[in-house]
Amino acid sequence: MARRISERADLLPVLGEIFRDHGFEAASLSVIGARTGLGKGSLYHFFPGGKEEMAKAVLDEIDRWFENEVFRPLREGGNAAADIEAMLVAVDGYFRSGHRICLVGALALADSRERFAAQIAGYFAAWQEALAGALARAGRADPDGLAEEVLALIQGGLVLARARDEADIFTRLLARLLARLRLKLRPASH
Amino acid sequence: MARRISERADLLPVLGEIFRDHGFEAASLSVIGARTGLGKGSLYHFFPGGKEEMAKAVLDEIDRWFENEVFRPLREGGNAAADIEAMLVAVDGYFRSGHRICLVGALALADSRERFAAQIAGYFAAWQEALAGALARAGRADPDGLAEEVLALIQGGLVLARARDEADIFTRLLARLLARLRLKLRPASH
DNA sequence: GTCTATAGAGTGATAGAC
DNA sequence: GTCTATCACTCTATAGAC
Repeated sequence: MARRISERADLLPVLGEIFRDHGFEAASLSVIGARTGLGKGSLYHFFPGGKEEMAKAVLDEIDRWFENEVFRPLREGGNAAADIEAMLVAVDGYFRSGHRICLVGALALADSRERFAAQIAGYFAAWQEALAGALARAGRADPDGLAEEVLALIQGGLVLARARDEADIFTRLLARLLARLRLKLRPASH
Repeated sequence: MARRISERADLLPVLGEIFRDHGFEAASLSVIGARTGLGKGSLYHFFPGGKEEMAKAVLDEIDRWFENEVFRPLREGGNAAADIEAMLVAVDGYFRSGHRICLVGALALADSRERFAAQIAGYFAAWQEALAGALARAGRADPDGLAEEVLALIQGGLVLARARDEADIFTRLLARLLARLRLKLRPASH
């Protein structure tokens, strides 16, 4: 049988996990073939540009997901405090409470960084801008600086959780962050 | 001439920069040979265990540097607030104000993580413990949680600075952190 | 016949070990 | 420098859907 109904879009989540597990360089075509169940012929059929095209497609899909689930709600939401809290919940879910790393952040530190520099920079820029807007609506001073801090905490939390093999670190950091943002947003509560 | 005054210890800083630039997997022996000026024979003379031994030696040297310059001063210092401030100054210098990434953090996110898991975890554990001790001496509540947050901010700041190719992000985050810690340490100043 | 999805032998280059 | 393994990738071939 030659046809086994594969679609390019269905491959992206699997490819994402492969790149998260191995990084770009170490994700060999044999590993990709084994985990997708596809031969080189199929892989090059869907991604004529090879590994680089695969990674770019994965980054695009990540960007699309965050745009829909995180960035746009932050921009268009009504209650800024609730929107920021919803963002933290979505982030906790996406990163599986610290068990999953951020592929974008990992690529930023890797050798292959320059190949994907535009997509990497764009992802964080969009996130920071959307979050800073919500923080501004919530009346926070220096929303850009605070948004930068929140993103750094999330990325650093993922690094620490993986480094110490202790996903709870990420959960604790998100909880602290939530408490800190809440406290300032509702100063009457204490 | 067979001898050209190379010592194993002199190679470690160069190897560190190579691994920071390329990561472990992508730092090929030919790259290492080119940048150290040594042939494969010499490299295997100094590091019979190959690349893995090189990286472990680099991690050991990093650990030694932080132990002397960061961890021990935090543990043995007198004025806790001054010690923490000195730590941030040392960290800013070590990471070249955001121009240099943290090799330990980068390895934690990479495919080769398991090979160096013990050294990676130990580095962050020692840092957090030393910092939490100083924060406790300074009278801070939840010193462990706060130390975790400081480490995450540093690591995340390095990720963001590299991702957006904007080292100033790291400098700004350190400045915010310093201000936040100072404010709480000397509540009488405002 | 044409188009799409598949499989995999075979390419040259390069890897790390020694 | 030698060695073997593996890399990303090319190419040919094939099976079914239209």
